[in-house]
Amino acid sequence: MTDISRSGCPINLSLEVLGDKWSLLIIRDMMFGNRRHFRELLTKSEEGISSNILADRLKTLLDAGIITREDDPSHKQKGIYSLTEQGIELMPVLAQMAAWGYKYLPVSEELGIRARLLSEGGPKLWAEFMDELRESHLGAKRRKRIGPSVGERLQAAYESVVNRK
Amino acid sequence: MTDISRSGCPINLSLEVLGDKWSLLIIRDMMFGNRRHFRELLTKSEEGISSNILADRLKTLLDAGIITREDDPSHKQKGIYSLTEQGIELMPVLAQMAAWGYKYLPVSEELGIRARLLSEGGPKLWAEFMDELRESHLGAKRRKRIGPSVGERLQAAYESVVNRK
DNA sequence: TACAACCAGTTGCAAAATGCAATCGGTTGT
DNA sequence: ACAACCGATTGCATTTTGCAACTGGTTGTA
Repeated sequence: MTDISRSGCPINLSLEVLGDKWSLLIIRDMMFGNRRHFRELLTKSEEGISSNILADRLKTLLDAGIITREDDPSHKQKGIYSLTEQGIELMPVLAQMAAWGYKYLPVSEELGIRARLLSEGGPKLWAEFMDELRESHLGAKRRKRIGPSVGERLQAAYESVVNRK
Repeated sequence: MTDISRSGCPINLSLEVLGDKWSLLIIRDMMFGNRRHFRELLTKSEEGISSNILADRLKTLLDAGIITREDDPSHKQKGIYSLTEQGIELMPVLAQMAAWGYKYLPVSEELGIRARLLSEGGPKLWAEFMDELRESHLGAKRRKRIGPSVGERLQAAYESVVNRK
């Protein structure tokens, strides 16, 4: 734990926590893939993270206050990882990064559809999705909504592309 | 050059290019600090990057099409690095990351002021700043503007905090 | 024209981070 | 009783990073 920072710049400080190839992917999976257990994060991600790296990053994210861990009452060994408000507010960062990647990198059609919808929806859609995350990760109450949630719409769009191919 | 990607996810692909502790800092310095030469990036950054890492990252960013390099006509050895349109469009990613860091991390007052102004200004201010970057990095023409540029305003705010302390 | 300062990198090497596969002690369902 | 599953941990090889010295060349000044 060497927490001497290189500078007090907000971008630098953010990168000292999140500046590696895995941390934001873990947050992405928790956010958009609804992965909440170690095993889910380990096996159900596209990229195939190693278990030691996953364990290490979860520890870092816990220390940084971006996620929390609580025991799963249904299974004595399972832990449930949740995003904190701080973690949920990384959504716009991921959305911007996804929009940029979608525009300039060789994104696959099925994995790009979410980025496209999120980008087209803009900050208003992001706020709606963040509210849903507050409900599922923080247990916050939400006013009744009409129709499918943003999360459901993104998932449905993804599956629709997969099934079409 | 191993360019086999772990997945076609836009966030993953972005992280494969930018997911380290230095790349986005270099872009930050080019964008907000107007650093355009190797030596400026090496010595005038807060964090103190090593010359070999800087050389390596500049190569990667060139390959990725995020920056370009051209010879400086005033000095046979100097190169001028510029952001491409693709690089300029990383502005919102940096702005969101800065806003998040400003809110949740121990940001110093003088280095946080830019993040605050940028966050308060929102997408409209970002677009204005990106237009200025197109002018200074791509040589694009801009319609006449009234008063100081966004870059100048950010710089003035920074200096005002430094002088006050 | 000598020379110091500056220029963009490169090199060698030690230390740290990453990636992989096997494994651990424990829990759960059959 | 036992196989499958659980969240990690361990050992080890490979890769990346960080540091300092250095290279070959250019520029400004005396």
